[in-house]
Amino acid sequence: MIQKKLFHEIRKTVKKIPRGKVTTYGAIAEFVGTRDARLVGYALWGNQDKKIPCHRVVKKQGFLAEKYSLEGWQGQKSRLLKDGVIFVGEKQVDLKKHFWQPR
DNA sequence: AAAGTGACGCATT
DNA sequence: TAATGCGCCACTT
Repeated sequence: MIQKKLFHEIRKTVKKIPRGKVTTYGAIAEFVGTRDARLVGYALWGNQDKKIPCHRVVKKQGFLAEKYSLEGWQGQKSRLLKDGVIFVGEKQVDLKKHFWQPR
């Protein structure tokens, strides 16, 4: 159901996030050509495409999306830990070690 | 067809 | 320091 360019770019970009890395909504938004970070989250929301590792997308300070669908930040955290991502606190990842620049 | 809604981020008040 | 506004896209009602 992907046809709109921005959504396509967003999802395609998220799919490319390597295991053990995370990126931010803002970074992706900027990468696809918009300042609207909400668009990034919205592109993933309701789709939950298994090909898309949405759990590797966090807020700019490394915090997980509080409105993450279904499992919430806890489920997201589990998957990140499985990826080898180091956490700082309950819902914040170590961005300086795992940040991935969209490309 | 128009307005409302939605996983954020940054600037301004 | 906290609160609010704008940014600006696609989708739903």
